[in-house]
Amino acid sequence: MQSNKITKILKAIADPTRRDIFHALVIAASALPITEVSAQFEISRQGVTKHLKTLENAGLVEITTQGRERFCSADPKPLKAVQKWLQFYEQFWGDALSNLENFLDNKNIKE
Amino acid sequence: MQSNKITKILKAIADPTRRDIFHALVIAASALPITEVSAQFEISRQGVTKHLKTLENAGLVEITTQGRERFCSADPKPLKAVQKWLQFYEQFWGDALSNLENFLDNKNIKE
DNA sequence: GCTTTTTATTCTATTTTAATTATATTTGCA
DNA sequence: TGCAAATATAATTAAAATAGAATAAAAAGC
Repeated sequence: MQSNKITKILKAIADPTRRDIFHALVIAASALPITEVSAQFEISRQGVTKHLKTLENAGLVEITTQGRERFCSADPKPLKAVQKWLQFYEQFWGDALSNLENFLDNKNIKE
Repeated sequence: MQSNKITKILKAIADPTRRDIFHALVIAASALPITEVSAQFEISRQGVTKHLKTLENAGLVEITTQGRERFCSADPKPLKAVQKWLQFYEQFWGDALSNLENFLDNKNIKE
């Protein structure tokens, strides 16, 4: 996948199962081995592993090996990039016309 | 696509071309016919139309027919759902996490 | 009416994604 | 040593997404 960071992150969280896995890791008290993660889901352990790799590739999950186990923990920080992307469009929520004027004012391209 | 609202929205904005199309419509002064939208992109008009349908299905674009033309305009409001989804995780990239990082950093310095 | 413009529709090919099964590897432990 | 646990890897299947070509249809303008 040769896509940029924000695209990786958005694709990672666009899948409901991956959002569930991510959420389970965020609220977990500690890092969880893959078996323990996959035990919480209907799909196979291999399926969960692939989702974890996608999340890891987006920076949303960290996986560290300890003995024969691989411990997974969530890292929500990359979601800041999504929040930043949203910020631009936030000014257009609400009344369309006045917000467009705000945007044009900010850009100094209006009169 | 038989998925819930937030999944539709995230999938819609997970594609870079669709983000570009959406952005072009947001900053457009008025609604644009499909031909005018597709003129701004390398891909075919059919491709742009499909992306517009995906965006429309997510509620991010409104398309109204007027004569033989179909005018497209952006509606950023559904992005609120994404912001709301992010809000829960915001607390995990705040103080608690950086405190943990500080602790680990200090530990490394002492060793 | 005829032509051009705008768009939809149908069809096809390619790629990506999601998930499973089967097999192999590594590690911990009796 | 030998077995069970945890995981990886490979092969495969099925479905969905992406994109474009060809064709059809509707509306605008002459």
